[in-house]
Amino acid sequence: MDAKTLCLGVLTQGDARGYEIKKQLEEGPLAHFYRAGYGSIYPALTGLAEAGYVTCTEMVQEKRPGKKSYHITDAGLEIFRKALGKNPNEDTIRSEYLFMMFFAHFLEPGRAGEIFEDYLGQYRAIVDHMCRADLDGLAPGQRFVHDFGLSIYTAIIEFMEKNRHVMADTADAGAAPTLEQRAGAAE
Amino acid sequence: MDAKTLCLGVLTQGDARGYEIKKQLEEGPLAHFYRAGYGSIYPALTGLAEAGYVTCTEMVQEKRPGKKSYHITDAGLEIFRKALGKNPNEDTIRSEYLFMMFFAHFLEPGRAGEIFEDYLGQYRAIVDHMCRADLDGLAPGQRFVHDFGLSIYTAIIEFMEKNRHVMADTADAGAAPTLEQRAGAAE
DNA sequence: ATTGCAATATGTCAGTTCGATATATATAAA
DNA sequence: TTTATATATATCGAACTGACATATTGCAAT
Repeated sequence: MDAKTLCLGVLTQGDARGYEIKKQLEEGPLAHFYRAGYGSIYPALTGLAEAGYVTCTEMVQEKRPGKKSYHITDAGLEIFRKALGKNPNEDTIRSEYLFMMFFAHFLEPGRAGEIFEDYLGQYRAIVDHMCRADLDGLAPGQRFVHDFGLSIYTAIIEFMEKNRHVMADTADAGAAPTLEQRAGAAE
Repeated sequence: MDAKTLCLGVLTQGDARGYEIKKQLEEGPLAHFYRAGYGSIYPALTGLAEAGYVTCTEMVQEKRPGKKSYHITDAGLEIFRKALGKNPNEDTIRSEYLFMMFFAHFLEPGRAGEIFEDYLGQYRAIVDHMCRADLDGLAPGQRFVHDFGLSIYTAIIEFMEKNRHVMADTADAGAAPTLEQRAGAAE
């Protein structure tokens, strides 16, 4: 799955410019399952326009590149469908957080706990954001992907809260337990 | 986190050659959280050896490159610790499966269900494999990462089994429900 | 008012990584 | 015996990442 297919997919949802495509990949229902940087998106859009898979409406401005709105063509829709016909590759996950926790015994005292709380906070923020998402008008598959994410990220938070004690190392051993730790111990 | 740090991490667990590092990343406790291809690993090892962060023992053979066993040095351990001191980047997940399900309304009838079952089968195989893993001698952080994975992948399977009906589209609507579907409906 | 900050917006580029390919041996199975 | 699979190192073009450069707009605080 290359950046071109990704862009075409977003454009089936409506016209957009490069910046908006990136934003949708960060905040929209596909967020956290796929990502691309400007270095992939802008060249992909240029290539798609050259090949006739999208059309580009530019508001010309002096001194700097004009704002460009992209629209998918019938040919674009066709190759998008074709791309979806191929077998998907396996999921790839890259977690530097888990890598660090794996090597927690090499970390300075207290650092593992810090990383743990930071990591947990991130997933809490993601779940928070997903709960507030507007699900009206989503196709069943889109709803499925959203619910999939919400369900799995919730499982991550639950697992981490239950296993916080594992990563709370020597530096925190003498400290007073947090509210969450006390609540966990009472179970 | 680049391929060099990744290799150093694996080498803290014991001497290894390039091929073994890749295997550990596919089958070991870090599997499914980090990956690298030969195109990253072999150049990384060469660079680490040149910089003095690893030593290389080569069994010279005629006609082809000799087998090379890599060993981490004190200097290597030092920069590995240093690399762990940096703040980790956010997790990245790339799922072509979920991308396709998101655009299920563009797929041919029956294809979404196919992809769904394929995806579920993959996670079942991963959980199967993880359940059989030998956990003796793992450091707490390593155990945490293993349990994290097992817990989350199990949650994925549960979610998918509960929501199978969403992705079983028109092509299967008239067909007899599978055993699993009947079991799900009986809940 | 104006200063500063964040968001909007497009693009480039060096360095890295990915996926496919080439090559060769050892070993277990058919 | 032939075949297939696992072991093992390595390269290469295409693709991607992350950081940087640049410029406007709107908005809040001083």
